[in-house]
Amino acid sequence: MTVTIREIAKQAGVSRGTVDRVLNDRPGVKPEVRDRILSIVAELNYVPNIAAKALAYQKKPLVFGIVMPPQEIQFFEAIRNGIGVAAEELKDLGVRLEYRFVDNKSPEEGAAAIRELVEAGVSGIMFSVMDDELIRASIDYAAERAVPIVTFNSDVELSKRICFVGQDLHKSGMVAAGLMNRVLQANAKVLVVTGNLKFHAHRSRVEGFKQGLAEHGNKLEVLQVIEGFDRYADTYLQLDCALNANPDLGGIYMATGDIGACVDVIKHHKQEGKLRVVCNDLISPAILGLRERIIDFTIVQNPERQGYLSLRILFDHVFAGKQPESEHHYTETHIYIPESL
Amino acid sequence: MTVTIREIAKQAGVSRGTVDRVLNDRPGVKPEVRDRILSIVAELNYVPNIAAKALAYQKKPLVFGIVMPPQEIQFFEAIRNGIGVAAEELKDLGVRLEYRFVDNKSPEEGAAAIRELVEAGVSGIMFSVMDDELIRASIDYAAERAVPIVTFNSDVELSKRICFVGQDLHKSGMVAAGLMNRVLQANAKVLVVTGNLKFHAHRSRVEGFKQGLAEHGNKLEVLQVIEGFDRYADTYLQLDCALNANPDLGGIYMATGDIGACVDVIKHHKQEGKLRVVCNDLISPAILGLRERIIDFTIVQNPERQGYLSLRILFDHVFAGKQPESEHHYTETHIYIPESL
DNA sequence: ATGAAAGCGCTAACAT
DNA sequence: ATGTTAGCGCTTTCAT
Repeated sequence: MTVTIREIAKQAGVSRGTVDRVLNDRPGVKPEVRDRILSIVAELNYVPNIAAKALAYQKKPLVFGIVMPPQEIQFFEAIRNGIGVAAEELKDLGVRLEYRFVDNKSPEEGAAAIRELVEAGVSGIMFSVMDDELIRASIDYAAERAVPIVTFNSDVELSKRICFVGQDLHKSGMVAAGLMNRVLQANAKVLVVTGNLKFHAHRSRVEGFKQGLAEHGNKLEVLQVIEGFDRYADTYLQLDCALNANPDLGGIYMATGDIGACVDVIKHHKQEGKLRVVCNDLISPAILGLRERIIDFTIVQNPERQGYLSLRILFDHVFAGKQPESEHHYTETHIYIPESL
Repeated sequence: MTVTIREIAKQAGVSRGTVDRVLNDRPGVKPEVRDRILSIVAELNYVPNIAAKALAYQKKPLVFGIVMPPQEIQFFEAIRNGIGVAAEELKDLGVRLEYRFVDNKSPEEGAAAIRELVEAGVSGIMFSVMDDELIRASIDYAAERAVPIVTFNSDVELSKRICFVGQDLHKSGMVAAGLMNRVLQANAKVLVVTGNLKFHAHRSRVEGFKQGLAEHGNKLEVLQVIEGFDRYADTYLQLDCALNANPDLGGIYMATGDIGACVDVIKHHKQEGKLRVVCNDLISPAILGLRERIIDFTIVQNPERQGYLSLRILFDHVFAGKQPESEHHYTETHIYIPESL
């Protein structure tokens, strides 16, 4: 049978109120009583009933804070949708959300947002802005006040967040290599475009790609790794130059950066369909490129799921005391071609 | 503010019991009172609180029946996992499951299982066995008794099920064609293997494949559509024969049927890695084939999600009165290569 | 430090 | 036909 607080109380010879205090780490219980109750809880394998808890919370709903870049950033749209799905499921369980949209270039804003939310008494925070010392300090500040934080999409490493939910960048590079290996002949030449190799996140995909090629016996040759700094002009100029220099180019892997620039260069060189192109994410230039048959594949790591899971993990942690299964939760890697859209 | 039954009762000048009767279509309410209450419900945009409902149901938990092929069938493992995830989420909301594993070749067993579950008083049924007249009659029988049925993985067309959750077979054929078009040269020759062209389900993938080729300007030639009848021997013999007859073959699309047979024929002909091979699902022979680099791609339509969504749709229907968004709910189509496993 | 009791929104058994 | 009331399991306030 399901074991309830009432049952625990009876066995321990105390009232339900006391059991509740113990279960929720509230003060005012003699240590020996607390221990006795805890041992009974463990023995009987007590698990709180979510519905009952939720109902009791209706008076004072739990609030979760969400700190992320502004609405305009298209990439985050899918993530927001996923958050919305989870929020819908959790609505009746007494959960409310509090959004803070902050500039993803300025750590100050993000750090301040976290502190504000903690002061405001939120029960947990989802965070995705950037990895920075200031942010790390804020996360630890929250952690000290027992406010759990889940980072999503981009991690803040070495911080006291309970979990990161996002993509496995190295793996997406490996998959890109796998695709290139299947669509290009042996000895074909490829270009890799990334943002800035100083950033760990940007390097990961490139490293994954190279490892993927190596595991296939390095049948393809990487001519050059272009740093486009996520800017259209830099990317365009360098790609243009590289295409001029290598008329026998086989393919381009757009690991990070401006996909529009890549598409435009290919059009300018009238190489539509002649080069194999692999990029990431389902953002509009990628979708257009796929439809125009300029891009062959785009690799996606389920951003909707990232949003959904982050909130769900936070909820399960706060409400059911569940620890995340692992510190890193990677969403599945999927390959899209125009037919699969 | 959240509007509750109490509020409705006050506005209608009746008791909460009466409102509850109306809301749950139970008899014993004067028509005019019922109408008055319903109009207030609509006006105030009343939505029942799931947590409260769930709590009240703890005494007599809702039971959902699940009718599917036996545990041994590997393909269904992922679906069962998905059902498990949903069940876990719904456990505290007062939901229990009642499984009936039946032979997927015999409609009698499936039809009987449905009737038994209805008699036993389940609140909804998930069904996946086969499309048959006997089954259809049982589904309609359940529907008449207000027991909603969701079919999953394989539909029972023209029946009174509230929704089908599964793959879009035509689309998976289209995607297969898209892949072949990307990995093969123009004018390459391909074979298609299916189970039995008499079955609508088996035909769909083949038709999708042909349409996909057509939309690319028919650059590839389909030499033959082999019917393997899902048997190893038939598939092996015909493929073996076709490979002998066509030394210049470019690729094989295993739309339906025994993947192991295909892999073995390729090994026998020492064509590992020389033919491009696309198949479906993440079952063990496909995974092995991918790892051995004999199969290039396998197309998957998220069976885990099929299980999860079927139960969730049923629950939302029964518990929150939600209608499925559409009669067919297709899960996403994904492409796997060994690197993405 | 602990117990008792009210209440979260809904259902269902029992009264009228 | 309709009203009343006792739970469902947990939290929280108010007594003690």
